[in-house]
Amino acid sequence: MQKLTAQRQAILDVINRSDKHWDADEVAYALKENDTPIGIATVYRGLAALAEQGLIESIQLADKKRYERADKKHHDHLICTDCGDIEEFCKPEIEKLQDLVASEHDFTIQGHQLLLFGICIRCKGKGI
Amino acid sequence: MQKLTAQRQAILDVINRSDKHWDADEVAYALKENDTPIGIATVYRGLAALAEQGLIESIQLADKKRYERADKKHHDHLICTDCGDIEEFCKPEIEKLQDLVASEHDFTIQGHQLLLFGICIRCKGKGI
DNA sequence: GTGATAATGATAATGATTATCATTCTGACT
DNA sequence: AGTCAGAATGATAATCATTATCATTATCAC
Repeated sequence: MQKLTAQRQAILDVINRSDKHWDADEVAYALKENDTPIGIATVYRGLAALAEQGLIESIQLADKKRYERADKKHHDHLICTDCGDIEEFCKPEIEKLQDLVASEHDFTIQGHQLLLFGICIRCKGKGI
Repeated sequence: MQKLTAQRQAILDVINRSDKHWDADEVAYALKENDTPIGIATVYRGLAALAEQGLIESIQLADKKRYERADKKHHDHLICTDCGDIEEFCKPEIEKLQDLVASEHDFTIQGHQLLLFGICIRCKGKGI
């Protein structure tokens, strides 16, 4: 029932073009630059639909949702509280421990979100 | 410079009275019940101030912030996507791995947020 | 090619949170 | 006690991401 329309294809193309973590406004802006402007409500709906179909990944930050390409292996995120930059990491041992925790609590795990906050190496330098 | 005023003391008392994870509205409602009604803006500021002073803990969920007592040992949260219930868990091995990840990325870690989403044991039963 | 179903886009509405601003409180110091 | 500066308060407006509404248009199955 979910359709992959021209607009959603355009959104998907934008997101697949880079490793960025996009928010809705950034996607809308990129689409305008691209001469395929799409209404902001449609961008929101398109992002939600694409994420539901697994064609893109979503991460929920404190204030907003961001979306990224889905054709990467699973990872979590390091977020610099200074510059806002988002790095990715992968630590399967953590996932295993999460599954253990869930089973200890008779909890059927559906997903997780792990964010590490701190100062990235670039901002550490510039601080002084 | 941050002051622990009567209003903030009242907010703190409400939160310390239970193991709940409170949002601002719930705190405001409890204060009204308590015959110490406080303006909603003041509740928000009070919660932020108390969290900054370490007198309460805050957790950032998708849509809103929630606050809980600070006099417990560190833990993370299991969130039932059906009933919204929040359980707590403690797994120091995960924290250690997080520190390891951070150091691998030359990242000075300041904090983290780990949420596990799924179905709690109660909702599993009632679903059939 | 005709319905049924879904998508679009402009705009209004929502909901949590923050900003504004006039007023009041607090604590330190005369 | 009196004064002054810095905070806090509370009512309300503003903000910002997101969702709802609704009339219109596109899409797909038959």
